[in-house]
Amino acid sequence: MPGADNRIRGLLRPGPLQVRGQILSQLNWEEVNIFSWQLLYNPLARTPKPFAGISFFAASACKIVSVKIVTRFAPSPTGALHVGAARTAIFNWLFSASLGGDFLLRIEDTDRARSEEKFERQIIESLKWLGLEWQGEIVRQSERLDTYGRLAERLIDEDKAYRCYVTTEELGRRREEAKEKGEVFRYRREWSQLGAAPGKPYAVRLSVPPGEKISVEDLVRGGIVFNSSEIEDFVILKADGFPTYNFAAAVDDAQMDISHVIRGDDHIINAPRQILIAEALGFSKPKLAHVPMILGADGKKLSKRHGAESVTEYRLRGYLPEAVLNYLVRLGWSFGDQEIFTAQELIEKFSLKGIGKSPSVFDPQKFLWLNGKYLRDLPEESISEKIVPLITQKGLPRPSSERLCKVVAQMRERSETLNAIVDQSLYFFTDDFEYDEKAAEKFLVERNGEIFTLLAEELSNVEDFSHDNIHGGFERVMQRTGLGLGKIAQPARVALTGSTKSPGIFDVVEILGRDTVALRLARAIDFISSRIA
RNA sequence: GGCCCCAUCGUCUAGGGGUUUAGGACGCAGCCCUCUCAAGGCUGAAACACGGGUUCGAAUCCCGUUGGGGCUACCA
Repeated sequence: MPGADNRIRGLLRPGPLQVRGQILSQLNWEEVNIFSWQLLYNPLARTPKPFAGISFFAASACKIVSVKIVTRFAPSPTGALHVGAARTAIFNWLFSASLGGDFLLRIEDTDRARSEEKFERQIIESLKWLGLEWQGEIVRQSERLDTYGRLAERLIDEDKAYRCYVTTEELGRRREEAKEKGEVFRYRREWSQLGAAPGKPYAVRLSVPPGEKISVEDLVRGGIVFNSSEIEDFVILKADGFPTYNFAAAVDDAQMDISHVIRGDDHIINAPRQILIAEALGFSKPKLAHVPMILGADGKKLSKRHGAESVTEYRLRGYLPEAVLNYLVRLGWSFGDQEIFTAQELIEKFSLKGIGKSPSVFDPQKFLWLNGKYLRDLPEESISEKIVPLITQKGLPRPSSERLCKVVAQMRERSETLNAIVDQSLYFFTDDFEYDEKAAEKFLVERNGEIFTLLAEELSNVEDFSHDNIHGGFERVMQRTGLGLGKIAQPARVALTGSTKSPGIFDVVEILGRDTVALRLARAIDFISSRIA
């Protein structure tokens, strides 16, 4: 979008800056200039104090000058959506959403050997689950082969590209040789006729003029300059007629009117190649922002090819989409000291300025904590809803929603994931549970048999089976035995839940209900006598 | 090897020449609460990679060193 800055500058003048009828600031000339510059989304420009809410300002100003922001997420369907890719999707989505632009989805399925439709479905499912909505139709590169072929032909006609007949085996050999000699092998045009023969399959390579400076204006890291001599005549169209990544990406970004590309650092090396392609074609070039990568605990790139974890996997483990979104966006991006953001807040507060330059290590512990935090904030009903399928999956009957809500109210404070809630509360949904071995050994002992008998008796006398009345029942057992609550509650806990860990004992008793409690106390008494015998 | 990127507590990060005895969060430790486990509250330990500059003054700017990472495909 050439000239956008001038258009903005033309429309922004010193004086009151009004947005939605509100005077937000009095601009002087210096501010107008800084502001105009910032509207080009250069996060390196410092935000002057009055412009704390830059993305809000920028969004408004974008509307004024109708600069269309278009971002895209362009995964290759060669695996599930892994967290690193998900994060770049989130950044792109937020960037366009914060500026009132469009966010598009493009499937880069040009690797015929590795692309699979099921992965595409899985990626789409994950994006929807995260709440990342895209605009318009999904673009599939495999459906645009004609376009790439035509454009490659055009470049050949214009002598900006040429056919290469050398086989990959031959190239591999040459690279080996060069390496052994400590040299760097770069394919150059003079080899283009090697092995040429009519009808023989060929790839198309771009002629890269050596000795030229290619500068990349990166919105996160600033200017990076490459020397074209370091770039070989790379392939743009493979022998099978499919485009290479760089060619397809450069062509599509231009034809889809992508204004900003936010992607992983590992693509920084591709930037000069895509610029070369766009220039050869006379196409527009999107603004680039390379975000640092996500590393594993070992400091190595977190990648799906290294078996990294996918969004799907986290969903299956009982993570909430809000938490995944929040955790991933905070990995490499920050807004002061704030840790928790709603999606709406992110849209308001996101800007490229907050993206750091150094790679981030994925921390499963903090992720888990954040998920727990979200779990505690969610209404009980909506957690219950999400949990029902997890319960029925275990072959248990669907519990009443009243009981489920009570269980959730108790368990969400002690669990970090949906799955953990279910796993730790099975005794609420089935009588078929084992006593924890150590717990039974310590608490299901002879002297406690009497306590259980008394407790059963007192609880059977409780009329309204509610928390406070149950408490009263326990009090009476305490009086009759002269024991403290701990001496009674803990054995009872084991009898009722099989474990030494549970919500408060009165809550457990209330939720289980009169009959179940009686049953389980009797079972514990039986267990004790069978043990003694 | 070549090219490129990066460098604040173990981890995510704030900070962008003086406001800093470097702030917050996870994790860790202790205390409080307490029928267990959690949750919650409070307290604590914990970092500017190193060396040179520039400057009255450097975590902050510059250079170098070291360390880490990425790319180096007819993968994306």
